[in-house]
Amino acid sequence: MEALTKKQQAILDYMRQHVAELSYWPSIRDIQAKFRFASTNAVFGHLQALERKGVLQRIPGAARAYKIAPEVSADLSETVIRYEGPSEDQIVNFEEVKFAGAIAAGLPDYTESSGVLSTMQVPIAEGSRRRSPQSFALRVRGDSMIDADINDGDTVIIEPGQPKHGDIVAALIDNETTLKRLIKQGGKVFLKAENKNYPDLIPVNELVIQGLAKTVMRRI
Amino acid sequence: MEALTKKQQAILDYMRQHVAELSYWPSIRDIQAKFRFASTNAVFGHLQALERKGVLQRIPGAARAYKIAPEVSADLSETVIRYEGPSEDQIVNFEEVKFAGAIAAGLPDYTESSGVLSTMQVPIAEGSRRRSPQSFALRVRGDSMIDADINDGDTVIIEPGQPKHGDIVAALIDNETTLKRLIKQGGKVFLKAENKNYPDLIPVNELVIQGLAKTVMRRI
DNA sequence: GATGTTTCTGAAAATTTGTTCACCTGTCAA
DNA sequence: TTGACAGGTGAACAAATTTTCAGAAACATC
Repeated sequence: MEALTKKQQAILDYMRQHVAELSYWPSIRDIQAKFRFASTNAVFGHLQALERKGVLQRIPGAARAYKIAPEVSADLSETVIRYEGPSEDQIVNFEEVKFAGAIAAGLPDYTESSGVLSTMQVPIAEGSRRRSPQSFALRVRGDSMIDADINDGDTVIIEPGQPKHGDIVAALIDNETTLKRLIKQGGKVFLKAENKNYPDLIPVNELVIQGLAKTVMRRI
Repeated sequence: MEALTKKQQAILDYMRQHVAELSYWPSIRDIQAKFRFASTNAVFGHLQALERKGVLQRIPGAARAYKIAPEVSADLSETVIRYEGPSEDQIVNFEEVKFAGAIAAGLPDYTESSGVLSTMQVPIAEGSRRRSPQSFALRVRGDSMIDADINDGDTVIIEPGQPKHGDIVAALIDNETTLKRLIKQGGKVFLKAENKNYPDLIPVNELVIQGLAKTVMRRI
């Protein structure tokens, strides 16, 4: 893999940041403005180089259309212990998940560039459909779901989707997000905390949902 | 929230799918071709409607540039479900972790472009040092660690580091990676499976370690 | 059946954007 | 010194893309 020059790396980083924040790619002129080039051709040349080096794929003729390669870096440190990487059958396929940040009342403030903080990539579970690009990550506080093995300090990945009976959802209660299991019973909808010490079922008429909890991450 | 018509929903879904698969937005003409409209203006009208209804934001004049609201699903019985994004105090900071793929004998082949399958970003635990760039992710097979609450199908993030007594490590045994707890006892080193049905302690003389398991990800 | 709304056609205009061409400038090795 | 090369300027061109305008067809509503 041919190494990137400083400017090429900077442009690549800018493109990553742009698509992570705004959700669409920058045009050549956007990049030109960012780096104060006097000519679009300066950017054009760099993009060609990035493509030649295999870290970027352009779609010829299409505007603001790229596919980007994952980051690759070099150095390894020497240690007392010998390390080996994972073998091929241990590979998990990953996909990207958007990670939303500052939110105004109501819908996430997609008009502000601060609306999306960064992106993360999470594993694709076998047989599961692709994750929506609107997924995001939340830190869990409290013990309302300990019986479902979701504990304080865990991180859950929230995805949009049609909530079904039994799903664990991120719901707004008293303007605060809580993780609850959704229960449909006799045509009515309840939220249930998976903790024996908490009241059984919370009836809800208007449900404000951030999404469905599909993945839990725990720090050992 | 005004409801979407069937076609509007279909177009929104197509846009979601397109950006999820190709990583860039479709142009109006792409949508036109997909739905076999005879005029671009048909699409244009629908996009206007989608924007008016608040599920899509267009960037005027810019090609293939949109911001999209999370999926808004319709009714769940009579309950009104509304979606909101995460609030600011729920934000978790993320950092990037390399995800190694095809491996030659020995160390992960970071020199080959095929050596790194993709990257993922995982949460920074409070108070923890930054993760090394040599970290990678593994799919867990088997039940050797169920008593440590690491189950078949989980994904663990492996990081390099000096293994201490009690750490959970990814170790090579008979040329196969296994997750074990590291035990130091009487100057000797053992590997212990966290499963009551498995033999107590495995003595090891030469230890080949892939890294330390620091994070577990579970699919709900 | 009249009426208003939504959806679509067809064509054209305006704008954005990628791409190309000619040429300049410094760096570095032969 | 010379030549190759990466990186840049400046201008122009061609293509892609959004946007606008006028009007037709479908369709539900009263």
